[in-house]
Amino acid sequence: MYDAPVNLELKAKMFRGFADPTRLSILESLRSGEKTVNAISDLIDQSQSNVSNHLSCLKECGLVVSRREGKNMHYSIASTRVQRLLNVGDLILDEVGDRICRCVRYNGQTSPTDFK
Amino acid sequence: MYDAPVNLELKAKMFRGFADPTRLSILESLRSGEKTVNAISDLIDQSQSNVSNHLSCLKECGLVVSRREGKNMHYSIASTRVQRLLNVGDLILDEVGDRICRCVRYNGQTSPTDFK
DNA sequence: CATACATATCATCAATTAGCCATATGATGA
DNA sequence: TCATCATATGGCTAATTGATGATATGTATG
Repeated sequence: MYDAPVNLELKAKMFRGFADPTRLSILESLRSGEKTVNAISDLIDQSQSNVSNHLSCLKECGLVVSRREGKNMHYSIASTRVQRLLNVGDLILDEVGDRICRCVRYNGQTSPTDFK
Repeated sequence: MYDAPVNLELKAKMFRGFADPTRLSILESLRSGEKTVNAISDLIDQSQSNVSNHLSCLKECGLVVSRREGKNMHYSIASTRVQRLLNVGDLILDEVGDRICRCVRYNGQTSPTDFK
C-alpha cells in the first residue's frame, strides 16, 4: 500500500492547504459556515489581498468553493471530507499538542502556556 | 468554533508533518508496519541522513514512535488517529486530485497523466 | 458615466525550508 | 580494542514560500 511517488506529491500538495497558519485559519473560519473575503479578513486579522490570494489557492485545490452574490463572493468548505480532516486534525492535536508546541521548526517555538 | 491563533499555529505545524513529499512518503511507508531507517531510505529513494532528519522531526511531533532493537531503530505510526488522517487524505484526493495536479504552486505542476 | 465597494492579481522581497555531504555517535561482534 | 553497520547531527546552500502594497477588475448605485 505504498503509493506511487506522483500521488504522494499530490497528497503532500493537498496537505499544504492545511499546513500554513493563514490558510488553516481561513478553513477553520469557514467551519461555521460560508463567509466573504472581508469577513474572513476581519476575523483572522490578515490583509484582504492576502486572504484573497490564499482563498484562490484553496479554491484551485478544491478545498473551498465560492458563490458570487452581487459584489460579494461567498466562500465555504468544499466537502464534508475536508470537515472530517479538520476534525481528525483536532483529535491528533489533543494527543500531541504538548509535543508540537516544543518543536522549534516552522516559525519557531509555539508557546505551550496557551495550549488547550 | 473559531480557534485561538496559538492553536491554529500548532495545528498548522502538525499538518506540516504531512505536507512535505518526503515526510509524507515516510508516513505512507509506515502504514504497512514498522520499518528501520535504512528500509525506509531504500523504499522512498532518499538519503539515509535525510530520512533520519525527517524521522526526527516526525517523532518530535508525536506522529511516529521508535523502538530500538540492537543497532536498528524501528519506526512506526504513533496512533490510529494518524492513520485516519492519512485515510481521509486519500478520500479528499479522490475528490480533488485532478484539480491539485493542475496547481503550479509547491514544486510546480504535477503530471496529471499519473493521477489514479 | 462616475463613484464606491468588494475582490483579484502581480511584482518584489525577506524569511523559511529541505537536501547534501561530511562527520559524529551508538551498538554489535570478533 | 577495533572494524563494521546503523543512525543522528550540523553547517551550508539553493530553492521555495508567504506577505505586502499597489493596482486592476467586477459589481452596484446614483
